[in-house]
Amino acid sequence: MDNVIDVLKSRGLFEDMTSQELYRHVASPTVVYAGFDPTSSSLQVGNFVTIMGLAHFQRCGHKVVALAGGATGMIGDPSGKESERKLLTPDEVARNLEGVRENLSRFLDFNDSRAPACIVNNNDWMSRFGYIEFLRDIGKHFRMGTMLGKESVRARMESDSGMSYCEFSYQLIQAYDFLHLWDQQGCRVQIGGSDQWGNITAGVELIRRLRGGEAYGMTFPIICDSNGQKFGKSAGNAIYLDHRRTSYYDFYQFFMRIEDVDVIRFLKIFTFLPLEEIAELEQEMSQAPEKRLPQRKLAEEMTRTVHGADGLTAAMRASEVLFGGSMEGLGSGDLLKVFSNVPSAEMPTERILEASVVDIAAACGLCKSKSDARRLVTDGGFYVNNIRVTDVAAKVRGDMLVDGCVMVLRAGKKNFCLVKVSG
RNA sequence: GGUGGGAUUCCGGAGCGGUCAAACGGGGCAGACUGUAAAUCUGUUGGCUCAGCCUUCCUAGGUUCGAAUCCUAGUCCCACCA
Repeated sequence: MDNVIDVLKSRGLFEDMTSQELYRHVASPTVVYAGFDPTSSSLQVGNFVTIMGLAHFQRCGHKVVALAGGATGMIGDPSGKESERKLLTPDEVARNLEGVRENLSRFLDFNDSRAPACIVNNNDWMSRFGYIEFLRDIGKHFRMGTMLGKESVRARMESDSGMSYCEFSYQLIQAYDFLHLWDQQGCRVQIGGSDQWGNITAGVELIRRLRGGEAYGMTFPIICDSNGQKFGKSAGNAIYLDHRRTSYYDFYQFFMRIEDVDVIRFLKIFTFLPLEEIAELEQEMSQAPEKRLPQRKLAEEMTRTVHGADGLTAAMRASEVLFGGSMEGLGSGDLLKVFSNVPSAEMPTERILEASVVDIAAACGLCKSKSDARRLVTDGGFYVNNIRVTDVAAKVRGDMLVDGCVMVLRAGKKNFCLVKVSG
């Protein structure tokens, strides 16, 4: 059995650990957990780093526990946030929790004979506490100096947005989670992004204080691209693991567009490809960067892992058509199939024909307003069926509809919208 | 509880009675160049029935021919003091 720490280090997934002891501790099977707060209805690719971390632990024979933060999600983790965030309503948390659980259930192996994964929800134990009881039983063991010294707290106190008591308390809850899992599941290790360091050490200390027991923490680096931007945002929009929020095609394309300088590092982090194979890809990239072999591989691996073989097929087929140049020879059937997971809109014939092209671009969601669409056309970035349209007043003509029922609108090089005629 | 400071368009941040849909920077979008790269250069960045009009500068009122700019009340935030 490989030591999971070595594996993580070799893949750029190791940042720090609370004690050197951890290395020896993971030499034999243990139990590890990582938390995911339901801040959104679906996890994002940023969370995938943590998921990979858990997966590596599991592959090395450890039991993994994924915690969906039904309770912590009600509070909001201040870590890594430069300003106070809005509280989610209980309804939103409940709804998001469902999505997060669904996401998690797809990436962990629950049938592993040695170490099946499990998902827990911290609301199950946190909701049992009354405020006074929690303060006495848990709060009593926390020192102000320590709490204030946490990076997440300090950063916020120095910013001019400050911090509420609510968020300040977050670390206690996460610390208690660790203690609870330590007791109930024999969980000895917590992992998370490096912004979780303060929360993790809070738990380690609480366990030491109350149980006098061993507990460890380990963090991954926060993944940024070469520009220092947090990984996982495209045009300000997060890339989600749920295909209803980020289509197969967009998901695939996100990885396809990773810059050369970042792609090798990301292959190590996000895939299980052997390092030798990654080294080969790197070699090939230096010979022929324009082939984008590493990007292609990364996109394929990720899409297959997250969306399965069918999702990958759909994404690749759409990509081929869209980046294949001309649309000559493609019938509506091809288009509809290929575009099934590309943003699309359906409108009645009378709504489309003779309507201005600008109007349709806005109505189908390709552009966020008509002004936006007009701007696009003026800038020369608008295409109907891959043919540039430069006249703001242009109307939709019958011959723009492939087989009389579908047309492809494009904004710039890579944003498409398929408009279908309904009825 | 006291004192002082602050809330501006995606973000940061100018503006301090008209010439403000609001300087400047970042980000975004588009174009050129490319490899669906990077770097660079250019344009653009509230909405609409677009040479015009409409809704914006925390909220609600008020003063003015006219307010993001002045007054009143309220909300939230920051700092120091208690």
